[in-house]
Amino acid sequence: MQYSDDIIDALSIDCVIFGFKETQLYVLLVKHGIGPTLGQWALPGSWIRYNESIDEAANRILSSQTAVGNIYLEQFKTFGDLERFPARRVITIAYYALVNIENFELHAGPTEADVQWFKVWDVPKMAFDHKTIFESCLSFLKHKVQHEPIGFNLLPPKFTLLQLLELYEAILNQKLDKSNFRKKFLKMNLLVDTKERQQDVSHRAATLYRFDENIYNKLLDKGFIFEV
Amino acid sequence: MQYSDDIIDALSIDCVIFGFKETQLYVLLVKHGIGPTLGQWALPGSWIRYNESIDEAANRILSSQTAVGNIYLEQFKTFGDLERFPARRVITIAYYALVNIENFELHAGPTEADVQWFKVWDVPKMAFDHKTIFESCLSFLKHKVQHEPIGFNLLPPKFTLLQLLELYEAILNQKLDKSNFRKKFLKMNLLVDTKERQQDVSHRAATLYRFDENIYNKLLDKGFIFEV
DNA sequence: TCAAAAGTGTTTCAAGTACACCCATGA
DNA sequence: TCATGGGTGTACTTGAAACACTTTTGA
Repeated sequence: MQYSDDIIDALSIDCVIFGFKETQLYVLLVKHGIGPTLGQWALPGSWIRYNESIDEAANRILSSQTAVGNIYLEQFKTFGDLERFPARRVITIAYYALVNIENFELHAGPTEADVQWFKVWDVPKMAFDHKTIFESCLSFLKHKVQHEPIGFNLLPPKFTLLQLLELYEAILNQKLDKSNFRKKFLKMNLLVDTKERQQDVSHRAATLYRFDENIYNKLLDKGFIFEV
Repeated sequence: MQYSDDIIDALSIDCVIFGFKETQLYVLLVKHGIGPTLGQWALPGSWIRYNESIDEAANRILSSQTAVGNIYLEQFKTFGDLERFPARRVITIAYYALVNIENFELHAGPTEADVQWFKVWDVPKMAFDHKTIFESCLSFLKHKVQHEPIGFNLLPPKFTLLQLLELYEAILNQKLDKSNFRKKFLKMNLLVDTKERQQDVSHRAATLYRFDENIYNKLLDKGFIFEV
């Protein structure tokens, strides 16, 4: 963390970044390299500058601390309890995003000692109220995923239906019926058959699909419902 | 608006308060009585003090400016674009609530020239980006009402199914089928028959229902779905 | 006896659930 | 030929949608 004149001193941003790999859901944490929380794990986060919007700040902060950049961060909730930051009064705006782990190489920023993905069901102790923020965001995600088909960013550009199913199972932490999941998703016409197949698998090769953003946006406008 | 040492100067709160009366949905606005926005309508809002949580601040501000107090305000979204507040950089946390208009007598606070309910489909010009905040909140409400049965605060403690229907029609701005709406709501077991009837109506008296908060909370835990 | 709203019933169709079963492929 | 996951089909049940109909009440 750095203190400087051009930041708003009572206001910070923290990012909850979810990633997915091999049936497991992960969250991105940094280990603080300076300051009173030295050595503690925490959500990537820092101060907002006077000359940037909060959306811009979220991206800058995440990118500088973890090298995960140029992603779509969505605002989640603002946390403003009196005791949440012990040193002084700080209100924090939480952002979240879903990313494909394999698209990013992690690099700790100048004030971070380490950056790592942690399985969401097995996270370490975190600084400040970051555990609360994380848990609140995870249950928000669980809820959200049941109402709109999100999470395509967590997968490779071309993916199989089983991968998608496993992603949903990871987020919801529960088993789903393969056949019905398949039908439900295909009926939405959100997935496009790439006409390609899996390679080098020791079983029948699955069709690779990609996610169609145009169709997704049209559905969003209409305010669609999606139940897993 | 008041400037003082004990407030966080880059951060404010604005409240979108919805009310309902006779098939119409309203929003609560104040007319500024001092400062550069003198005479303009705006959402009730002001600065956050160092010694209060943001939830407390929201309640204090709303109450002092409009006399609408002791209600459940829920955080909605934080707005932080660079140009949203012309004088200097201010980020605002928007809260919203649904209240029964008849439970409150409006009183303008010391810095407000007026307080009034406006029909949501016919609001005046507003200061800053308050129109954007309001519209964003209204569409959020529309979406929310379709997924969970909210809005009971907007009605009297005992209400008829037609009143509830009209509330939903007001929020969604669309006609709904009486019979199906009835069936859907009753099946949820969320409404309790008070065994009382409407009085002095020139037609068959309707059953008065009340909303059961315990049942509602149980349903919330399970993460229920509700479609209008 | 009429208007107005309360309240019930019915038919149709879409969609969710559970689960059995066949297919393709490499080891 | 077996294990593994891919993919299809079906029977059952629930629930949404549309709408006609009966009931109650005061004017």
